[in-house]
Amino acid sequence: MEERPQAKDKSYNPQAIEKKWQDKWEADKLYRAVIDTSKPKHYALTMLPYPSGDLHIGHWYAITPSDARARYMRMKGYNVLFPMGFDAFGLPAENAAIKEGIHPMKRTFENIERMRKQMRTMGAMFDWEREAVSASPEYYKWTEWFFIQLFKQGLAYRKMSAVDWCPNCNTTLAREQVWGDDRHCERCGTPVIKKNLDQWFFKATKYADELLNFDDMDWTQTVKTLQTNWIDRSEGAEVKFRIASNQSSVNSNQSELNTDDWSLITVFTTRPDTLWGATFMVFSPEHPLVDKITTEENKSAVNEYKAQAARQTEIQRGAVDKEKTGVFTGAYAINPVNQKHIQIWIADYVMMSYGTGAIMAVPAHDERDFAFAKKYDLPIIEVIRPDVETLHATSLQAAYIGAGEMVNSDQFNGTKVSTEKGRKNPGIVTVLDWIAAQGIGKESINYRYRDWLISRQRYWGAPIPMIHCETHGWNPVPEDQLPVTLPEDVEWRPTGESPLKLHPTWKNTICPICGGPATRETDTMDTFMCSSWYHLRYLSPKYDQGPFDQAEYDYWMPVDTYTGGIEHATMHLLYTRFFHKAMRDAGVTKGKEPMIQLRNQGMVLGEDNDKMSKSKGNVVAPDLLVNKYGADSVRAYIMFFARWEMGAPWDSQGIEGTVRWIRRVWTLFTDSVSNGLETDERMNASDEVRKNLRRKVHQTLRKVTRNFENFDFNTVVSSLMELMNEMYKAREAGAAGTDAWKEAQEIYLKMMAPVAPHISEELWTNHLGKPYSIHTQLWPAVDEEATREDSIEIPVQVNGKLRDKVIVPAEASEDEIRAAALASEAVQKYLEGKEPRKVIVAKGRLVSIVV
RNA sequence: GCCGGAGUGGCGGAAUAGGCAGACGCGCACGACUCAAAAUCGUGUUCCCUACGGGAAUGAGGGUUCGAUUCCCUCCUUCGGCACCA
Repeated sequence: MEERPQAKDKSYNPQAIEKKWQDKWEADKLYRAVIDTSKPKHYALTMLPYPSGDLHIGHWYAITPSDARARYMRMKGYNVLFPMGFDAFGLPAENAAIKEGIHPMKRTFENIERMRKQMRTMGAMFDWEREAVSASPEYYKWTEWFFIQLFKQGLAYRKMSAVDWCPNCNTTLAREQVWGDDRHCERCGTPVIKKNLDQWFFKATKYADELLNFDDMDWTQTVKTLQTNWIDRSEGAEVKFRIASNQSSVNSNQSELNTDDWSLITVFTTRPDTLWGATFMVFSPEHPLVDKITTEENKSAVNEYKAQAARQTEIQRGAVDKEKTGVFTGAYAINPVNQKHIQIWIADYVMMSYGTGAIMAVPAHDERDFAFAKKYDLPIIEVIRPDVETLHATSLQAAYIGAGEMVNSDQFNGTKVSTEKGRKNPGIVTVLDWIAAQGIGKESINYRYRDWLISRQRYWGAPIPMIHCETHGWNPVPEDQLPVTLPEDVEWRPTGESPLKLHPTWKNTICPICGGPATRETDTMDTFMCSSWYHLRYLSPKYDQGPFDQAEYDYWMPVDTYTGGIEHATMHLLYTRFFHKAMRDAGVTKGKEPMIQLRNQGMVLGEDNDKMSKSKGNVVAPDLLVNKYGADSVRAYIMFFARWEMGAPWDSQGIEGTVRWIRRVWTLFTDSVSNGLETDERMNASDEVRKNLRRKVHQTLRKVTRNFENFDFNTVVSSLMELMNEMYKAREAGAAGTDAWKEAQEIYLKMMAPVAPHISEELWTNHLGKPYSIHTQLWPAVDEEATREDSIEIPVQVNGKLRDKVIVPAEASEDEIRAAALASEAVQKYLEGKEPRKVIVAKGRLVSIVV
């Protein structure tokens, strides 16, 4: 056996113990994860941090319970991979460069080194040999490679459009990165503006339906809901309306669907059953057809309205209770179901960004259309009549959106309409099938979800590996020329253009098709591209024949347990799912999903119940806590003080509780009496004491096991505290030194090991003299026989009120329990001599007597 | 407005499957040790009452049940997401 690192120490000195074991574990490669087909694998992953420079308490809160769970799984016999790395590209490093002139590369790698050191104090089971850093060329070579694969799959495209721009970060943002009512930048909080730019997008919408499917995924309900809402699928129909303006050569053949003909305008509706009630049409002011259809006499009014709409911000325009406004274009459309001519208006309540940018307005059955029709005195035709006839009279006061039957709808009169959406609604399905047969329209699904805007006008990111040639357009950099490396000699200027564009030579290259002069793409990639595949780079971070070693992939993937904050619900967690599916179709990845199980931790707030921030002065520095109390106590408190998924405000006094627990465990194990080394009058435990101790130990083991399975870290710790209290009592009763005591000590340390890895190793190896290391021990098995109670206390209720407790043998029959309950004096008192009407015996739990 | 989470002592929180509400800890109070304090150890600690004893209580109100923190309905508060989404 190996030499034990240090002689026993009487007093608890966490700083010495923790450093000693961290060094030994590292020297022994105790946490090295290598393929071992003899064991089931478990890939435990926690979201990688951005190297901001200092580890804060939020990192501890996210990482150490995940580490404890990974350690538990290891003891359960799994071959566990628990890697760590850094999401190292991003704006803060570049902004610091602008401000202080320090190169982002230098700063980032210094920060990483600093954070690595701090992370080592956690005593986590990271396999550092698998560390991945997204800003290193060995990593971003493959980020670029993945871009090219997406391009080859037809999933990367360039488009000119009005995109969100953060004026503070000086870059575009994806839709997911614009948050809140004021539409601010997710990173810096600045309200975004719109800019028309030519940008790279990934066709994430192609996977919209697949991304809505969470079958067999053990993800938190919240994230599933957020993603579902974000994608927001809505079922309906596209319907073609012919424009009846005399300016166009109207083809009178109604059944012909000619998509190139601008005189046919498509609208999206979720209510095709209300087509007969469409009494006018509304275009978004930005709709490209507006200029073509507007008649001469309406031109000036329309142009003025368009200009006014353009001046408004998206927020002003989106204000829900704003009064509806609009102007008539002078043009008419023909309702395809009844050939009626209906007016075409423009109004800012119709958005160009949703559906087709034009709607059929059914004022009788849509609140917005109703308000608009009332204001401009447009016709309102009822086409859904409520089943209850009395409601009929109200139909002119407000739009009716409830169930009923179709009226004023020709052959469909009398068709039932429910409040269900899509094909589940009998009215909708009937009309859908009919319009499809008539060639008027077709079933259609609309999504709120948008393609992923990937271009960033910044330096510190992975270059987009594309080359533009005057004659051959955009082509990827040949794969054998990857990586396209970032030049180091760039100037930091917040110009709104990528610093790469301002570099004198970097962008000049040759066209991969013709060899002629060409230019590189100077924008870089959204850093979420880097984090969409980092779980794959961990598999083989030094591998240079591909993004990952296939053998490692086949053994470790998919990720079994993924943990992280909920703030990434519609960003990283959606991007990485899209990425996996796109790469699966490219033959790179396998399986339906990259991450099987997802758990989200909550947030640690400041003691003032506010979000922690430097400006509020309420931040908690984990380094200071570790220095003061030791990592084990900090870990234990992190797991103990809140429900992990909920989070809670920090309480600097509360930590004293787990500090005391750790110290009392130390005392319990290092006291000579505890080890049975001293003869003492207390060492004379009765059979009963020993039996009771074993019972409590195995009951606790059962509970702690379940708690680890369920990520209930707070009750893991509280159960261990409870058992410790029992062990102190058992020692008082003379249990020390008995077999039951020795078993209790062993099981106790094994249960404690995932929470407090250092002290449990020290006590296990040096005080109990057990073989190193406790972290390679197997999780103990519950002795069910030992957990069984001899006698049980049964509460007795009379008319639902607790009146007494009776003690009966555990194996007592229902009749015996009933008899014991009725024999109770207190119970008799409340019966007042009356015969009970009913006596319910819940076996082993409770007796309920009804008088 | 729509969708989702959460409401339990002074505080964080606990409660397999509908069965003793408040485990565990913080804080507080009292006691032991001490010249004293800290630390440590012990005891107590939901609220109300004429306190041996009884009553109320898990956001509010109703329902199902012998029995509800747990299941159902209505509502309130709060946090998060979405929102003139057609």
